[in-house]
Amino acid sequence: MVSSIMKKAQSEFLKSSAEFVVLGLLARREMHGYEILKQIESESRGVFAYKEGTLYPLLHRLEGQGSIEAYWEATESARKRRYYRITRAGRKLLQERKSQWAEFRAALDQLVTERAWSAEALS
Amino acid sequence: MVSSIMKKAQSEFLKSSAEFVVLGLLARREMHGYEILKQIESESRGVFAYKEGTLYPLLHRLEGQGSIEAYWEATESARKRRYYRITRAGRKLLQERKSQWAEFRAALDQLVTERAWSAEALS
DNA sequence: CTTGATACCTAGAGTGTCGATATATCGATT
DNA sequence: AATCGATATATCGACACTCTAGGTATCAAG
Repeated sequence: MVSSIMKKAQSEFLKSSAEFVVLGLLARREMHGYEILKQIESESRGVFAYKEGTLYPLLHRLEGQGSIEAYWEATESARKRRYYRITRAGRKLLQERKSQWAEFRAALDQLVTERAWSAEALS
Repeated sequence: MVSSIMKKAQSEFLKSSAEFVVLGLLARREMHGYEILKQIESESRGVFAYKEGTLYPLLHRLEGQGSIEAYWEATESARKRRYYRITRAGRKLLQERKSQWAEFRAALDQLVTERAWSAEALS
């Protein structure tokens, strides 16, 4: 049943909304960790509000796999910030996530629609 | 920062896409477990494809909390099927999930958009 | 009679996120 | 001068959702 050379993209994607969001933000400009946290919270008006315990390990993972790269801010003050920038590999991953998100979004919208359409009619 | 009397709705939601989908399907009509599984897979064209190990415990949980109710199919054959129907409480939960999904969807779309808009401009 | 689809189920592993905690800088208020 | 909240980084254990892997049984088709 169902042609579906389909991978388990949806579940993998589902668990990585933070990864997707972070890559999306860093695709605009370089940011440091805490800034990412606050930007997500304010721009989503609180709908997304990841915790430090989520973000920092995630940033380290993304850095480790080469999706982003980091450097300590060069400054005179004692305040240290670690800035992150997206890499070419990261942009590629972001594009994948975007198309997965579009698929996920469309499929979920379809499934929770009261009016049931046949799967055949969708082709 | 951010007014945000916001609950942790998004993360709770994120982890319960299966719950949302199942409630959405049962809001249309009664179905049995295996049927739900196949319906999700075919209607989403494979984007969603939960496993038995996900669905059956979920159905039991939803039944336990009163969101759905179940009965064994009355039939002459030895083949047994357990049918599920959504309750009034279940429909209420579904409505909550729907508005959470709309918020989640809008927020995520905003965050991964290249063109950054200020949070203020969104009000 | 064997195989695959149907149909139910559970136990354990994996993993993303949170809660709690720790350290330290900095500006503002007392 | 001291305190407090926001800024800024980080780690660890707990929790919850999903998957993997296994089990049992009916039924139609080859």
